[in-house]
Amino acid sequence: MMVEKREDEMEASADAIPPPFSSQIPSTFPLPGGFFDADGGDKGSVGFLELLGLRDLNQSPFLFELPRPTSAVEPPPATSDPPPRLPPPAESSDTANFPATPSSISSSSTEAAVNAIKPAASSITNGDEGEQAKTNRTTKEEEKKKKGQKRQREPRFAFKTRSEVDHLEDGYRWRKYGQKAVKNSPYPRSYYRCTSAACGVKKRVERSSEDPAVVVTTYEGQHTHPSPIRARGAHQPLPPPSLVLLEPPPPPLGFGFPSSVRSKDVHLPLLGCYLPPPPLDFRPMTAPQPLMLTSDPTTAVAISGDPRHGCNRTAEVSIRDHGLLQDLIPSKIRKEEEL
DNA sequence: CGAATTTGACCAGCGC
DNA sequence: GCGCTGGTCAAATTCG
Ligand SMILES: [Zn+2]
Repeated sequence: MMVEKREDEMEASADAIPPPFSSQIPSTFPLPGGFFDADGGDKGSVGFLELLGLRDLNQSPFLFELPRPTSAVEPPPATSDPPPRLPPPAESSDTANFPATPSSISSSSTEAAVNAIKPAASSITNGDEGEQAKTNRTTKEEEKKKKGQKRQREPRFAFKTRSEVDHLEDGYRWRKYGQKAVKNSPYPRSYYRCTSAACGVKKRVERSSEDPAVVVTTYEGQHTHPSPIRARGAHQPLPPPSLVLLEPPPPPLGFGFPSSVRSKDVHLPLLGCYLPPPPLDFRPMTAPQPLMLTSDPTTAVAISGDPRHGCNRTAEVSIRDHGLLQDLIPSKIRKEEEL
């Protein structure tokens, strides 16, 4: 078990890093393209790649023009979630209902009991505990962090995927380390961490309360190693990183989206770099749905439909902090362990 | 037997 | 200052 001293979420983050940081280029590893196996040993979960099997992140006709739903309120881009909940789900009726998932979703054994999806926000009863016992764990994280607390400053990417299974194989091995009930959702949220030694990438998976078919996967951090799965083959161990990204800290635009993206033309590629292992493929689908905007202006949602299998995939990318990218990447593959 | 998961406890941040 | 909530840890358990 993670007995090693966690680096406390190596964040340290943006508030800690100086604005001008242009010294090294993050050599991100290869994009998810190609070395993903359709199978990876997933037991009952379908892999992303499996669902689609393509990977055109750099040239997909993404639509990153957030229409900007409400400009009246300007949620602080610094915070993680907007205080005011808002059910702007805007769930269309296209894929509102789908056949019940025959396959049993992993995780979830006790909760997931109630499944009443109602817009009303007053069901769910958080677990709540309240009483503490003894066992005082004083050995927690405490090394750095002496200034503003406010942790969690790294970029996060949320992917919305339409899938019956939540375990989207992305080419990495994850260890579940927690699960919590979501406030307004009957579905729990699972917390995963990359099993790699020095890789502190975390992943959060939860189902949309509105659309049980939608799985929201939020990645946090960057992997410092290539996809473990399928290793041992006979292929290139480390593809040459030749990606460009990294831009000066874009000021908080009304968009929230990295200005670099718009300024330059590296929107997609950038994403590719940013995204850890986005196993999704953005083929030129007909895009049944235009674009969805979450409550955050910093969140772009791209939806892709894949009627062929009856499952549509939605990819939502939310970018927030930039800059720590290098923080994570610079370390480059310090150590790579395989499994 | 080892690795992964489960699950309650614990804790920090934020709102009131 | 208290309470709520999200997030993480870690012991126990299950799985392979
Ligand atoms: Zn990793």
